[in-house]
Amino acid sequence: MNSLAGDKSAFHEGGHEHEACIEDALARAEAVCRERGVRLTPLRRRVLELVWGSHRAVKAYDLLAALGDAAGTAKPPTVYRALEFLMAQGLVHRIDSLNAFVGCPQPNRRHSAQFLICGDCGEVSEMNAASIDRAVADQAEISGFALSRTIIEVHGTCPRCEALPQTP
Amino acid sequence: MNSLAGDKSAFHEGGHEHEACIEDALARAEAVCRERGVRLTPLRRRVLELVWGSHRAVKAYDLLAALGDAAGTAKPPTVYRALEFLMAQGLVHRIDSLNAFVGCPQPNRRHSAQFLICGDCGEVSEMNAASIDRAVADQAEISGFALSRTIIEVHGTCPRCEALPQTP
DNA sequence: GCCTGCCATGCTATAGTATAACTTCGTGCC
DNA sequence: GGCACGAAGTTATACTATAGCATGGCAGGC
Repeated sequence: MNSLAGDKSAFHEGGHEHEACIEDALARAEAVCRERGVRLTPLRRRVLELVWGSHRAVKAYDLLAALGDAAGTAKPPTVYRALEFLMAQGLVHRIDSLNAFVGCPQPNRRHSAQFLICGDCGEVSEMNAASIDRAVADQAEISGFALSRTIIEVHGTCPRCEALPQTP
Repeated sequence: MNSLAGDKSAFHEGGHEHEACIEDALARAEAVCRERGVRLTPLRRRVLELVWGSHRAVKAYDLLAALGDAAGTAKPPTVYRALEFLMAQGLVHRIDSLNAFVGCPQPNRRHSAQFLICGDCGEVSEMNAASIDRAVADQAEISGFALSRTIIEVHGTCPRCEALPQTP
């Protein structure tokens, strides 16, 4: 039943101008770092650019390989340290259920995020649903639990893949 | 502000009779497996017992070490296969943000779970809050996303640890 | 009884993920 | 120059998980 049209803009159509997408993300990152007085070094910038290479979650060792392509081979701590910085600045998020990383589309404002993860195409979409936050906060309060960080990762099928003909 | 009393029974007081806790869990597991015609072998039973050794999430390699104590040393696939079985039967859950495993207190009925994870004492409490499920399902629907599995892991401080004097 | 098929387990090796600890380097400041 | 600091390089290792093949035991048919 498809009677609910729904706002499907959370996922990206095939033809979207992804170069611009990356540039925007880098520009936002530059701005955020300048404002906070922290250094978006060439290495960190490069890692962020690679993370934004797609809207899928990227594995640390894939980043490592991609970095290695350019100059001699990079070592694990290089990429993990860059990711640590980027996460601290809210520029990327870690998807725990995938051991992978994804760019944050709005690093400027504080937010708790929820992720929709398509098992077919791998695309990850970030939501910021106050209703979910509230439901979680209410339940935590009922248990007397003081929450500090909430991880919400929803696996399923995105609307684009759902519309595709099955491959049986 | 502590004006809301709240139901704190989700977390366990120090003195609770944990032996009975384990026995109950094993009894439920036996019942569930018998009913479904699957085999709770001695190895699987032992792993489940070890998982229930505390209300914390247990690491696979700690289980491995604990198994090894008894007879010669067990190998990784042994414990991972047992965990795979136990998860398939809903007897344990995986906590993705910890790479660890915790016993499920109600393996008999289908449910989607949310976990409260205390960063101080490590205790994990399972909730089954329909309100959270509903909030997530509603948001997924708005995005046109067909959900298959939802991971909710809330990190924070449990009421017991919250009440303890700080150690500065 | 005995063959057969299935499932659980054992075993070896290896893939994949992440961090500790120490060194080197460059930049800004005194 | 000398120092302090943060970033990046380097080496080694810890931790997490799975592939692939061998073994063994038990149930059911004959």
